[in-house]
Amino acid sequence: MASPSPSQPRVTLPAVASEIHTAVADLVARDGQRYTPVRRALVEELEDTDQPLTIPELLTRRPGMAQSSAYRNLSVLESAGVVTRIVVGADEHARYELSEDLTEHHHHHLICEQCGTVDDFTVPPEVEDLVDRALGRAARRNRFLVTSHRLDLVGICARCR
Amino acid sequence: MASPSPSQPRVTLPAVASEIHTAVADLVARDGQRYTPVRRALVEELEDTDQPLTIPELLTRRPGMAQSSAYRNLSVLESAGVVTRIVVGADEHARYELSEDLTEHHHHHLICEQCGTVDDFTVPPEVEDLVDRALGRAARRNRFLVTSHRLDLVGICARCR
DNA sequence: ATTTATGCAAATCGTTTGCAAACCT
DNA sequence: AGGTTTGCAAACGATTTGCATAAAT
Repeated sequence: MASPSPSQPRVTLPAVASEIHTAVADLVARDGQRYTPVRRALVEELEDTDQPLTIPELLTRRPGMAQSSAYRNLSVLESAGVVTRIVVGADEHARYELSEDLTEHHHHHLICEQCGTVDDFTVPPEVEDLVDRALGRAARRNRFLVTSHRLDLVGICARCR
Repeated sequence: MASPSPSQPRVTLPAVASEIHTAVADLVARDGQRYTPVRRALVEELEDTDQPLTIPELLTRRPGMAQSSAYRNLSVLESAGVVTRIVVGADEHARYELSEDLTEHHHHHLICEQCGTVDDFTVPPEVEDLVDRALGRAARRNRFLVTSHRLDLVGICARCR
């Protein structure tokens, strides 16, 4: 996922490797919480992958971690704005990824209905802008206060075809 | 049937009242299933509302219906392409609405994170086309076979503001 | 008569929570 | 010490399923 930056990382971006932990620590502190080892481990795992992960997947990668700790701390991280929870189906495991605020990478999801994995994709900024404006108008027309939007594709991924 | 209903329905809509049942019966039969009273009742309730409903909501409207029948038959109706299931959050009830093929009304959702209700909205056809093309390109680039897309807004609805 | 649908109650499964021990400051 | 986090096991809640009865073909 991470496109190799040609030279210097832009200083304005908060999201480069270990810098993420600083930003996360800040977000967590701002929420009156601590950045504990379990929370750090969760963030590290989410940082190391390019797809949103389920809790079972996270537990596989961190064999020592208790299931309840994963649930509890992902919930803390979510309300601190560190991670985003993605709900695909009612019966499947939810998935978590680092929030767009941290990664500075606005994207959407390719949801595979066969294997359940979720991949990221982006659309050109012009499309994104047009969609945003259209959604803004629709929201205004409905007196709806927008928190976020989701634009996902559901289908069969390359690996499952 | 032929006599005008007390409250005038809009004549321009392709899918009017009883016509839906014919179409549903067809879809259900095509799937090798029967159009039973419970299934008909579910379709009638979904026809009578403008928002996707949860199973508890449906059961309230049809006090005689068994919960398991609602779950089982909505699942049948879903795989016959009659209804669409909308999953909002992992812990909330899923919601059901008549499929767009039946209503001929392509739309998106305003999901209220406060009260959980879901309303429909539409965007102009030009936007819809542009989004479709952009999504098509993104899918092709990822060798992803698209089944459907979802473009929803999450936030606070007019009633909850 | 055979197949399919229904209703009830029990089972399933992702997720949450109570509680006691471990941790941090 | 005082408050928080952790791990375990039990609880929860939406959804599914086994089974016996009712309905449809």
